[in-house]
Amino acid sequence: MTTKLYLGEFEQLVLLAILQLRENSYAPNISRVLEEKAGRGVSRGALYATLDRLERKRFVEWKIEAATSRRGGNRRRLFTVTPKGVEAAAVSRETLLKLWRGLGNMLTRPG
Amino acid sequence: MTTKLYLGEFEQLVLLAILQLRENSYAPNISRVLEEKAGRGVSRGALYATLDRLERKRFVEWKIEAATSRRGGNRRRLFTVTPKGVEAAAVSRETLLKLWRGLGNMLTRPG
DNA sequence: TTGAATATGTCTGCAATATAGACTAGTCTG
DNA sequence: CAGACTAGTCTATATTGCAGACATATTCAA
Repeated sequence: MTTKLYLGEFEQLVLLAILQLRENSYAPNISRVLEEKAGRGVSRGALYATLDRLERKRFVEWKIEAATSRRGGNRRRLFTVTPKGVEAAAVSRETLLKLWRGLGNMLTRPG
Repeated sequence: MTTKLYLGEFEQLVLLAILQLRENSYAPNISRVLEEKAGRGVSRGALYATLDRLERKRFVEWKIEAATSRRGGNRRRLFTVTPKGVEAAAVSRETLLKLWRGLGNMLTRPG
């Protein structure tokens, strides 16, 4: 299995959300970004399953955060995108840009 | 089932390829566009399955082309994207543009 | 007029991805 | 300690992605 390079639809959004969050990339924050920037509610299960898949493909990795004194909860899993993950996101972006080119304002909506 | 509006990864590429092709949107041409612009080889089966799914979701529709005198083959199925399909592609595009914003040149590759 | 060559579309089954929801488990505050 | 709060795990199912064998239609050359 030579790990195909391209990302599923949701995988891509999750990867980009992690890049956006930089230092603060743990699941609940990723969920918030998805909600706010992609208007997309997502369950815990869905998100963690996707994160685990991204990890298996070596597109992301994570470490447990150092102990802090916040309200509660398990130790957070802090995610970062690997170079391979960045590459995949870049490839996807280029493909889409290429396919959008020449469509004029067909895809521009009011608002 | 309120037909969720967003597109799977491959569905999106297929939809955009159809938009690119305008009048000439039948499966083998779609396949060629995918090959050339997305660097993505795809089998007949995979493509038709996706086209059928897009149709069930009312993102595309098709009609049989008028008889012509070309080499051989069945009558072609000519696809067009419905307004709903265009909307879905536009929403997806805006979401991605929003998530790419703020990532600087992180996703720009040499070449 | 038949059969190669060519072009297109169909069917079926399996693999990968997307998704929800119940469950587990830490860590504060009172 | 109990309750509130936050984070992560597990399991099961639906949807999407994918290949390859198969069927069908048309033209051309013999």
